[in-house]
Amino acid sequence: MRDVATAAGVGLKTVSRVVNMEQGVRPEMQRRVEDAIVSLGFRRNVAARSLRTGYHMGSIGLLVADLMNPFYSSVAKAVERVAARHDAVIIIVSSGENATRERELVLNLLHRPVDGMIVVPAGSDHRYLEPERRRGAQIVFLDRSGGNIEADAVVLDNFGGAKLAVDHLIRRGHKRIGFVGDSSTVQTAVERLEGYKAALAAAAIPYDPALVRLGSPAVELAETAARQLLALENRATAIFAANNRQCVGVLRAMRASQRQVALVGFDDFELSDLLPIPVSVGAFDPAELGRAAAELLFSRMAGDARPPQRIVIPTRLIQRGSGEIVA
Amino acid sequence: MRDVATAAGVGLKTVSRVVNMEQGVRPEMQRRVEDAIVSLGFRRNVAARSLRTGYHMGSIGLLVADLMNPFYSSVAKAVERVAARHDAVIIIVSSGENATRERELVLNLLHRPVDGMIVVPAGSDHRYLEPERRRGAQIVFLDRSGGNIEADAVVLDNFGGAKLAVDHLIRRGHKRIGFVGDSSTVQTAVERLEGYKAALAAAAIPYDPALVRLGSPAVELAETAARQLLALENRATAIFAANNRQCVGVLRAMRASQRQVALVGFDDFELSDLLPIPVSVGAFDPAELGRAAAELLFSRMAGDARPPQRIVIPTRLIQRGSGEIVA
DNA sequence: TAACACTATGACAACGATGTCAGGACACCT
DNA sequence: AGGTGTCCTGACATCGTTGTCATAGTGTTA
Repeated sequence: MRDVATAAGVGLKTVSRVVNMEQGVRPEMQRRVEDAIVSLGFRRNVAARSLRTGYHMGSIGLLVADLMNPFYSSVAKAVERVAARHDAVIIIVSSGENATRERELVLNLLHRPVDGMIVVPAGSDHRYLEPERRRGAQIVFLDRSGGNIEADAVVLDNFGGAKLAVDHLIRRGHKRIGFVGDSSTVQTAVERLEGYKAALAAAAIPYDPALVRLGSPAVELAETAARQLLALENRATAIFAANNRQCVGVLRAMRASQRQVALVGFDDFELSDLLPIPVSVGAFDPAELGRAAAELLFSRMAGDARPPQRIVIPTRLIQRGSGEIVA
Repeated sequence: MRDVATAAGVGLKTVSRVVNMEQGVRPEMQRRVEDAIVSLGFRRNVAARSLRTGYHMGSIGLLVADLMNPFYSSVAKAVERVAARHDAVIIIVSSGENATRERELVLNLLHRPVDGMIVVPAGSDHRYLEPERRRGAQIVFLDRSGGNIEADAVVLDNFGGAKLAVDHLIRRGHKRIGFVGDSSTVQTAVERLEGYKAALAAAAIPYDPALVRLGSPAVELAETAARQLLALENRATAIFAANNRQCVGVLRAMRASQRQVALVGFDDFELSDLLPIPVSVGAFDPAELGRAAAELLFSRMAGDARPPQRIVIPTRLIQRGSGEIVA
């Protein structure tokens, strides 16, 4: 900027004014400065600017569990779209469901600084964010709410969606319904399990822990879990897979063990309708989740001081026929 | 940091020394400073630091075409993994294949600043990067090489992979082979088309432009294109889909039009093996692409001054049977 | 013409950190 | 004791930008 000022033969501040489109610069000055900017290829340094203005980096942080899960890709894309409308970029990091890494990364981003953060919690205790929030950090939780903290969260109707899905299986006559889900440290897994239990209870089907396999975050682990369910003596005739990774794992297990059972997933996935037996799912719009979180975050950053919001994205059932396979 | 210094009763510089683990600080001083840091919850401001040190933000930019394409998700994940090893985070933006937006975003990131950039080019002229590079910006192109610029690039063997795929179809007796690909402004699409042509030529099969449908970047467009190929009077008995989006589009077209033709894709995708007719593909490891680009970038940032490198990731054929359907 | 209002401009400090450098404390040597 | 070297420490300038404020210049009014 100093170079531009010299080249244009004006003061530093005048260049700053032109760059920031402040008013009160004579057209001729403006033209001289603009020419110098173009010929020197000058661009304002965002870091230095933010240092002076008290943090407005035009960047927001996004912490997800796993970038490659299409659920998070959709979320990221939606968040990016909202951010772009506000001339901001997103810094994406992934926790791998590790609470320590979550904390490390969130604090790292907050102190870069970023203007705000959207966080998919990996841990269950977010008291470490209180000091940050007192200093003005804006944080919106996504998919799961934060632990021990009153903060904005945009979540799914996990209970309702899971209940819908399991109800569907029960209506088709299934009584031995397996559950393959994330570890019980993951809030959404717990809520989906509750939905599963509620559906069973409503139909007076006893809850059998042998049919429940938690702790399968990845496709391979879910496949193993599903194979076990399919190999049980009194085996499952249907399986509810609590997220898209687990659903793929169950599909692989069915192929590997040559046993078709009814399958309903949670979170739709590409090609689910083109499979030999199309998969029914408890569905929702992941982009809407990301969009809502981003809108809320930008609204907070613009000064919205309402009490913490909890936005619930609805889920619905997409019937494709896989629930109709009977034992 | 000033607050920490006051709280610990030491000078500003001593705090800086402790934070940066410089040597030559008495243990007692160190403890006092560390206590103050903990009790105040201090964290160094990355932006301010970078201002002084001449840019070391611990962040690299990644520009892709579309975050939701699993190809780019894999790349992003691999890049993130390498970055994490270097204590860096990645700022991800997407161009939507728009050259103007590419330029705007790349310059925006370079001036935040970021320490380096990995760019999937949308445009074909990258002379605008020359001034940036003279100022020390490190840029590695990914998937496609930059235009009018001598720079590092990590690309696929598009020609070879496409030829393998089409050869496979030809060996199964196909002579009317459709091509569904990106617009001819996309370098990879052109190279894959060349591979397609070369395979035809090697088998003395005449090239029929009516079988070639370019300009289908998204699933829906590819589906439309494929439906046209399937509806031709002298219709295609096989289709080569030049990327994973287009392959899914062709699958949808086949389902919608109830016509099975042999299909080979380029870039493997999840569930490709679980479809009613498993899809053969020209495959490669997208993570390897991202990893190689990131490693090269970090090596450049560390001072590697070799002449511009061009790294080619090999492709291979995964036969799953879809190529065996005969007209 | 003097007084005043208003506009355009630039000098300067400051944001939070680090590089440079001078100087104080201490040990060791002659 | 005086000189020398080593080790720690903090004052200060600085990175690129913007906020504050003083000042010069212009036009308007009495």
